[in-house]
Amino acid sequence: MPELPEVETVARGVDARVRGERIEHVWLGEKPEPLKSPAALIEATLTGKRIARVHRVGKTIVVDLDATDSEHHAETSNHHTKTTQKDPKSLPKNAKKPVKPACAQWLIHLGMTGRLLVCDSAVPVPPHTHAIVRLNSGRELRFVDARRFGRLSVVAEEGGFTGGGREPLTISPEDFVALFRGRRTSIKAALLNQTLLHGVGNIYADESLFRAGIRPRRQAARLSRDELRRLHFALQAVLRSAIKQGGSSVSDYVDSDGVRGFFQLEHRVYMRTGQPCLVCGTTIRRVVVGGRGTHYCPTCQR
DNA sequence: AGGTTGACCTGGACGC
DNA sequence: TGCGTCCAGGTCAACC
Repeated sequence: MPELPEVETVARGVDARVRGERIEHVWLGEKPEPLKSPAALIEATLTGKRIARVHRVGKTIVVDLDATDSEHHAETSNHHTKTTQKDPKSLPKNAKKPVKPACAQWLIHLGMTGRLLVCDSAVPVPPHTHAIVRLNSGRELRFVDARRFGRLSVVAEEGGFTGGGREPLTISPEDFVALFRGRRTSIKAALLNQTLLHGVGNIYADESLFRAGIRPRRQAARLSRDELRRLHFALQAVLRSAIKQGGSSVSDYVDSDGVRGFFQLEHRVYMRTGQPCLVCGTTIRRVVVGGRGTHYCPTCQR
């Protein structure tokens, strides 16, 4: 379901509601697919930690975890003991300062139908709930995902999780142009490639290509510098506008507060197959590009 | 290596 | 009402 604007909306909503809370208990469901890290590791990493911040990297929701004061000491000495016993190489005896362990992060990818809800523990647990995190306020953070394309994991990377690709909202026009140099695939497939740009999905690929006047099947490498600059501008404008409106809700998107986004009212081509183009009246077409349903106006996009 | 395709899941919409 | 078919905003692994 969610692309960058939807994930951003959820992350902001959840951050406002749970920042600073302590995680008291973690329950994980039986289905294995949603867990990318071992269940025991997720439980051990989350339990007792304070939620420092909830934010977004690409389409991934990132929960920064802090050790609480009392446990921080216990953990540090634990870590130290284990390290010196089991793996002396990683911490040389004569090192003056132990390397500060990277802060743990909880990663949540919503897949297609995933939802992250903050609610009172008295609220009935809906079907397809795969994780329940109890907070010290008594409320719960719940991960619900019917289709089970979503993924939960924990990481402790040096410098924090950064994802693979570049961030579309902050990349410069020059770097954006350079990303597609030599790419023989279609511009649509290139926009969806998360190792180039992260966060762009099917809706915003189609909508930004329409606003830039570029046909989705054009080969990325053959677009002019000017066309790519137009696409850069259109993509950022579309993403910002969608974030402002709380994202799109084509099927079952609901943000952390249970409020639907409104950007779908602004879709100009996405899911408008057979309807007249809002600019020129030409019938909107649907084709398949890179295995994805792709919507465009044959007159406005060249 | 870059590019393409199909598999992974469930549920909703649509046609008969 | 019920059944079959198709479609879905995302990733991966496996192939070319």
